[in-house]
Amino acid sequence: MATIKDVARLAGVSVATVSRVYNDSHLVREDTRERVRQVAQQLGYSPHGAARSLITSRTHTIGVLLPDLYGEFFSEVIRGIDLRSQQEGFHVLVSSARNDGRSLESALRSMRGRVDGLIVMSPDMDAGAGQRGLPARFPVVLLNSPPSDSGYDSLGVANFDGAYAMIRHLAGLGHRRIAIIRGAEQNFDAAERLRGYRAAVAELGLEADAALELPGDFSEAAGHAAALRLLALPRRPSAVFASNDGMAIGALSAVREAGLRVPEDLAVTGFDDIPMARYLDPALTSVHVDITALGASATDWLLATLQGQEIPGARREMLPTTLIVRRSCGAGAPGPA
Amino acid sequence: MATIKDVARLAGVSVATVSRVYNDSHLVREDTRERVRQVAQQLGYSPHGAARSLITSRTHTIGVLLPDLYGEFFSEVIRGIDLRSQQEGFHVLVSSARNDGRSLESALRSMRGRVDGLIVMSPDMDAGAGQRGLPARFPVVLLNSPPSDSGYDSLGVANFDGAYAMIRHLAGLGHRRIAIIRGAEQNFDAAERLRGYRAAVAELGLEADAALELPGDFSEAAGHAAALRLLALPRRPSAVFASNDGMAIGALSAVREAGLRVPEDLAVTGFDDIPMARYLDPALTSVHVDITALGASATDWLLATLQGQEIPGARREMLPTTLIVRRSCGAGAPGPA
DNA sequence: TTGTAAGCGTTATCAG
DNA sequence: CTGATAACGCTTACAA
Repeated sequence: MATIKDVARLAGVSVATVSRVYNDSHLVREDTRERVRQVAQQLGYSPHGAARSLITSRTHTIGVLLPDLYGEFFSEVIRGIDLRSQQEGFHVLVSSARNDGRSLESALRSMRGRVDGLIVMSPDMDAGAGQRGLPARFPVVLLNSPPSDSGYDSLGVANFDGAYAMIRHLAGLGHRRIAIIRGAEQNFDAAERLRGYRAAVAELGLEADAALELPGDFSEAAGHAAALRLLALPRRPSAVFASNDGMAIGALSAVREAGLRVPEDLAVTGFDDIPMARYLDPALTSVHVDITALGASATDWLLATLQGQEIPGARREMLPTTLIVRRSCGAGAPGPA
Repeated sequence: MATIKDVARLAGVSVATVSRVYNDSHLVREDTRERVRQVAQQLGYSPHGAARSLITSRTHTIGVLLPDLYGEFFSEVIRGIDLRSQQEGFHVLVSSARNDGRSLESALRSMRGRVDGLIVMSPDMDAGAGQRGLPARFPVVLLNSPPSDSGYDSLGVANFDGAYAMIRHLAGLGHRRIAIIRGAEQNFDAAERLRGYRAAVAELGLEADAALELPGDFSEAAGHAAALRLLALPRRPSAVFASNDGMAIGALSAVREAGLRVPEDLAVTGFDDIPMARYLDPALTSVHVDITALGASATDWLLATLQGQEIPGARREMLPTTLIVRRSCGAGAPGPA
């Protein structure tokens, strides 16, 4: 692989000049620049990233730490991050890591000298421990994380509001007995959605009943199992709010198997509004979340910090959601919206 | 940030010794090693990746180039890559890039000195151009790519076989007039699935009719539109094979809207077997593909090449698929399998 | 077993 | 405008 020296020699200039050409300094005569470019092209030269970042102490790379590289949510977030990073000429180094202190710390150590900043997604309630592994005053943006005193910027989804809006909508349709299928126990998003559900139930005077809060883990299988339990209840609810669309899909299939109809016998709604939600039978009422935008915003924040435009001030922001009404709640238009 | 010098000074040894500790050379006395580790810990030191790779000329990072960071397929592939990489102590640098020569080349240039090898997913039929941008004798594994004379290892899915098996299965159920919803025009996987369909139709003596080959692009919307066109045909087919599950889902919803039943009026099948396929109504018959394994295998190949265990010899391998029979084709068990 | 010192490929700081 | 040359943080002969 050709180095800057090879180019310099062949172009009859010093390495400094070649370097200047690549950092488009104005201090290079046009014909010199042209000659260098030509030689570089011919040699297939391009600057060595590691060498560059060694001296500049900037890698032009952002690290992304995720709890697990699984599912549509993750993929959309990464997409948003990649899109924005690429626009700004940054690379993306991804890594999954359980969120306990140790593995987070080791992931971080191995990233030292490789990234300029970090986007850390730590949806676990007890992730505070993990965050302590982070080096002090290292640029970090937290994603979907519980509030902490870490002093880091934090970005998430307005889970509480979204869930609240959904329950209010169902109440508006006349439902008084509404169940929820919860997300993973330790998951912060899930906890917020549950909180939104409970707040709505309390404030709107709906039936509060512990039997209506079923455990789940965001998987289709969990939604299926939970719905079966609901249908077996002595006093069956008239509606169920699944904490994500995957579980809602599982619930839909369970209701069908039981020979009952959605929404007539049981209204079913979800959260996330994944692309196929509108193609389900019946089309799924859900809370829309713009996940790509979440990733893009996190990237914006991080890059702004890196470029010194922003003082990282433990900002905390929740991306708003939108209620998407379709047939599964009993109020939507018939065809795919 | 502490450097190797700081550690050396505080531990009263030379930088060489510290270095040796971190490369677990046997040439360090146990108590010296211990002292160094302690000081390093105390200083929060960890080796600077860029500096290290500058001298060793190994980055312990693999680059992943994808056409677009979109959808479940991508996320599963990355997952497989990340899992295996992490086991071997490698990092993953991802980047999306259109597959034309220029953007692939620029993505590559900017990765020079940052990655030891590359996994390139270039499903476009005319991606040959792009591959030319790759530096000679750079370790590369191609994913889901059309055959080429690039000399690179290439890994993909047995699309032809999967599609063939599906059509044969439908024929076995008595269908003689079977339609296909095609994937994106330029997509190699889509082309192979189409080829499998055509081969089966020809060899099994099914009705061959250009009107039964509908265009699509892997989206739910495309499947929906294609199914509507099929239903409007003067001579309607009795079954339709969608080139992926997303389009199958769109097709299911279109059939329902038309007031018809699956599989009685039209059998519908897909390809990929995404997790929720079994929860659809009716549960979707599909061709199962282990995408995570695909990513993991690609990583294995690449790492083997990097570690000099394998001579990259333009191997070409197609991961086998499995036919998953459920209700939507008219032959499966009633409940979720 | 440890230390010294020469790079790795860049950029930055000076002189010219 | 251009060229020497000293870093950047680390690994690795070669010496001791």
